[in-house]
Amino acid sequence: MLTTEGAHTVEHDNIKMDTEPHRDTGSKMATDTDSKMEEADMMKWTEAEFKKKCTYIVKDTPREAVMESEGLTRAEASLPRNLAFKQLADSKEVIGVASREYIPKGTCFGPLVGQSYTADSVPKDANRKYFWRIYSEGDFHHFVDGLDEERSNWMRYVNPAHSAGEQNLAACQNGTNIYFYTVRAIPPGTELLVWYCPEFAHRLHYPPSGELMMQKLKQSLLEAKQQASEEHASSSTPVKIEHSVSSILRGPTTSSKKEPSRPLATRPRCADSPDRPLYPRALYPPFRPHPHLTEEFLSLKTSPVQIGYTAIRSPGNQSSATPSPSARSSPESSPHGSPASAQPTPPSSFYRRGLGPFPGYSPPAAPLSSPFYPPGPHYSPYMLPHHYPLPVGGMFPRTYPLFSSLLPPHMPLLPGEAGRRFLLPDSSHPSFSTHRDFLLSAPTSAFSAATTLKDKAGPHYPHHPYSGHAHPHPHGHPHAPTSSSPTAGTAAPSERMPTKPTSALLGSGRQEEAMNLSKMKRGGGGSTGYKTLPYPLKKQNGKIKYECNVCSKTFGQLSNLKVHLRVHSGERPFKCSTCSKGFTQLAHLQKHFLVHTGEKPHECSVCHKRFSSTSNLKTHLRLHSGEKPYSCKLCPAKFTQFVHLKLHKRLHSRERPHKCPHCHRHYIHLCSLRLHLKGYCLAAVTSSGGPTPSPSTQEELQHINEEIERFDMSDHAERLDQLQGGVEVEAVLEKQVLGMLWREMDLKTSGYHHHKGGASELQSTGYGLYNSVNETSVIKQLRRSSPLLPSNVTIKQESEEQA
DNA sequence: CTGGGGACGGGGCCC
DNA sequence: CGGGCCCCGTCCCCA
Repeated sequence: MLTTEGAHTVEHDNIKMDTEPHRDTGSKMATDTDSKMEEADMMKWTEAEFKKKCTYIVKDTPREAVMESEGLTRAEASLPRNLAFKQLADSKEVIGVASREYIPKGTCFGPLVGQSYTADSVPKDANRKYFWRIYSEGDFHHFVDGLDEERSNWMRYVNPAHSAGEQNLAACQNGTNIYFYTVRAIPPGTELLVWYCPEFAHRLHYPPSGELMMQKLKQSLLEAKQQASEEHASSSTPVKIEHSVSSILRGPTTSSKKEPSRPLATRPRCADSPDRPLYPRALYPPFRPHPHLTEEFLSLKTSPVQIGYTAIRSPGNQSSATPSPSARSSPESSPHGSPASAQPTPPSSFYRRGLGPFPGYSPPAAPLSSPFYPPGPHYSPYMLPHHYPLPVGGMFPRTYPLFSSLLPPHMPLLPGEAGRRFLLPDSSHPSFSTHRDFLLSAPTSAFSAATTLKDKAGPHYPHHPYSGHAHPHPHGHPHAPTSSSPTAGTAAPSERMPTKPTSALLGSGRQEEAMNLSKMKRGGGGSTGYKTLPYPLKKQNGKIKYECNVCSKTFGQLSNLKVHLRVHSGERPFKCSTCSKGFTQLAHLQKHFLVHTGEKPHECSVCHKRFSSTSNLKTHLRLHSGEKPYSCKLCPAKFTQFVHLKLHKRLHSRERPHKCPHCHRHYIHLCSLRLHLKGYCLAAVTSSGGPTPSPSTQEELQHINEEIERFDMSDHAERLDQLQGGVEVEAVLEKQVLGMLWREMDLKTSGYHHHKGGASELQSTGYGLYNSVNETSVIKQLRRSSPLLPSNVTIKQESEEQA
């Protein structure tokens, strides 16, 4: 796709990105697109660029899977399958979010979910720790508050990046939503650490990186400390801080647009003041605060400084009864040992509560002395796997109860994500006597151990890295066998993240919608007629065959016939409640659901591109193998997909004004008709009173006529027509066509066999006739040898009914 | 128009 | 017998 700049977009691995024209010659770029994305300096991208170029989107686990999940908040249960929570070893408290699998650069997460507040509707006592500002046309529009874990999503738990080096997510506002984009490829087991994208940071008047923020904070704290000391010396009443963090960060020109603003300095503002500017938790100073910089001190500060330290001085305003789930990471937990981590560990009380309103950012709730935060710069050793909640070990508590009490029986949860459930056809269906719904566990990570299922029908996709696990139905219903990835059994074992929703769902914010799969209730017997149909039995080769009484197709198994009968009855008992599509088979529904989950379990071993279906992968693999099994009868064109051949064949259906008076053949060029009439019209031969051609002669005539047709399509016919070709030319042409036939017969007798003969043979033997656009002489063509097709290439014969 | 991919229908067969 | 999985084929869309 050419842009106005002349750049073009290539797509690979679901990532679209613009490339400079000179970097690509227009050839296939499948293998280097990734690297280009890798090379892309996303740290300079605008939000629009993120949105445009990052098409690999990971959606949340849908809402319905959340509500009654076992001890899970909505925020927790919303975690996409390719992520995992960092949790305290002996509690379920979430302290951060990490990747389970390789996540490509340019992946989009989100949108961030939370409660919306306008400037006026913000509760006075609101804890702003998880506030995000949404801007509209440059002006503050509203807040999204991720505080309430029942009204937010997992993104609230993502910790801030304290340095550009550790940052792997960039927060962007697209539309009125916040998204996190991966700005670098994230290996499995890496904590997600976010910072604002440059545009966002600029809008908020934040530094473009956590590092700078830290530096500024550090500086401002020092200043604040100094001033506080002075002021403490002169007064015991609260004083305004002039050199505040916010003033520093804002720079000289700003005043935070229209964000709800009562005058910042006119009254003391507590950390949770609605007026308080928002700062990410990343602001938490990693260094030990000056002894004088106590919570009390901070609480006295009027604005900027306290802003960043909200929770320090507002212990009573915590997000919930439990320590803030987001307040679980700290600069010290950063994988790369940010400058901050070199600082003395602050007292745990310093981090005890969220410091800033940056959503999802707050200091660790646990003291840093927690075993989860061993001292030292190394991160990974305690990241994975043993800190991963595992299904078997009970550390990964992502099992979900059914929501039967919340949803009607025909509104099961969607599959494919944590807590999803399917509802199989209910008892009204002739084939299903039990109303079954079942849960799918949250995605198990690549680190998780396999789980055996009590229920034999439980989902098990042993080869699938994302396999879920069935869990006993709380109500004792059996579990239907399925999983989020019905075709996962053939999934490549790659751990590359497969979860990209389709564009249909991108940014739709619809993930909270029910994505239930339900069977349509069948009305009183309307479509049940086939249940009572007799199944005619036939015996073929000693085996019983069940014959469809509609189309007479036979099936080796009655169950197959029963399924088949739905084709005729129109019955589609498996309904996707997300899009209301119905399917005749559960497997189809399961496959279909990948559309909604974005899951692509099938990976190309060559280029690692992922596909939702084996079929599509197989088609794709032809690109690597070079196989083009669909050949045009009339020209040398070959295609990897049948549909392309069909389209191509339309080219051959152009107007043919030169009609044979004896048969149905008609030609574009007169010379072709003449050639045909030189004894190759079967109808003319038989009607002329001569002997009826033998079958083999008929076949030869047929072949010759096909070759004439091919010639008619070629440029050579065009040129011959222009030459007003006389007898000589026609003679050459005839010789050529016959020569083709002779060679073909030679091939047959010399032991060369094509798979299916017919078109393929014509294809191979006639290949040299017209395929060269550069050849202008049929004589030259005649001299050319006919290249044989590679023996390993399968040529599929065109079906007769093709257009 | 060609090439590539997404989605889905349908059937075979195994468990 | 039904479910699950696999495979093939087809249509559609887009660049």
